[in-house]
Amino acid sequence: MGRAPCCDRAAVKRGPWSPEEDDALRDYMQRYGNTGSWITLPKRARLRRCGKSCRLRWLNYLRPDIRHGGFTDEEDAIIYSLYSQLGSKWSLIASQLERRTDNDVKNHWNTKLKKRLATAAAAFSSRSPSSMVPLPAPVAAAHPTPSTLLPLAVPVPVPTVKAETYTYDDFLAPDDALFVAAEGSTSASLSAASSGSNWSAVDNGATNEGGGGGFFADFCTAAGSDLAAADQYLSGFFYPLDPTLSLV
DNA sequence: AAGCCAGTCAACCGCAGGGGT
DNA sequence: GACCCCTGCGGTTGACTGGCT
Repeated sequence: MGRAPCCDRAAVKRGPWSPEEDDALRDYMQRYGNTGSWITLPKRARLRRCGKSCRLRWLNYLRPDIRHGGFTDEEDAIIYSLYSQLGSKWSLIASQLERRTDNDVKNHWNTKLKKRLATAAAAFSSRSPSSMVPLPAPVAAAHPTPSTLLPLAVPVPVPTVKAETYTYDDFLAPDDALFVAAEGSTSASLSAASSGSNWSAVDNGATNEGGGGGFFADFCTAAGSDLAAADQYLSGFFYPLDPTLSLV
């Protein structure tokens, strides 16, 4: 006995939306909004679609206040940073980027950012400077390293959502001297440091099962005793949140 | 021109959890 | 407290596209 389906699958259309269906849903939402439930919306909007499908289509595609594609380097760096601390909490991460949907952020991670990070891990592993992945340029350019930076407290609690979206100013610029080995890594042999950057969260099963942990483990394994180098390289991707931000 | 392959992204699925009864 | 309904979320799938052979 499984859960009852949310709609009659034989009676609803599935697959890609036609322009006519888009128009019907857009027109209905702009006229009335979704004042009832999503389940009943298809009937009200005269659509042969499942309510969940309507919701997804509206939230991820038709909504007027969203952007598609064209992620900037700044957004990439923010995604890396938030992913390193939150794991695959796509809705949380998307909520911190202006007009981005969780589906878009998730797709962008899976198709671009994850691969870039994997490539970086491989490049670091082989110590091949020529194949090193360029780090997000705007960070280094716009945020010269301050002379006095406080390390993040470790561990960082699972945050609630910051009210406004993040900008670069919410992140610490990397500082080689301060990016020491992360504490409490679960899959790599890192330990030791009592404070430092928050790479441990990348490997923290509580917040990120099987997500960034693998990449972090790759870096740590490749780094051997050269943890400082790994940390320096990683810092090009993950920027610790400013500790003065209240994330709890 | 045809076939293959990898990348992209829209859409679906199942589950968790909140709220109402 | 138990049950049901609904929404939101994250993982996954599959259609589509463009590049390469």
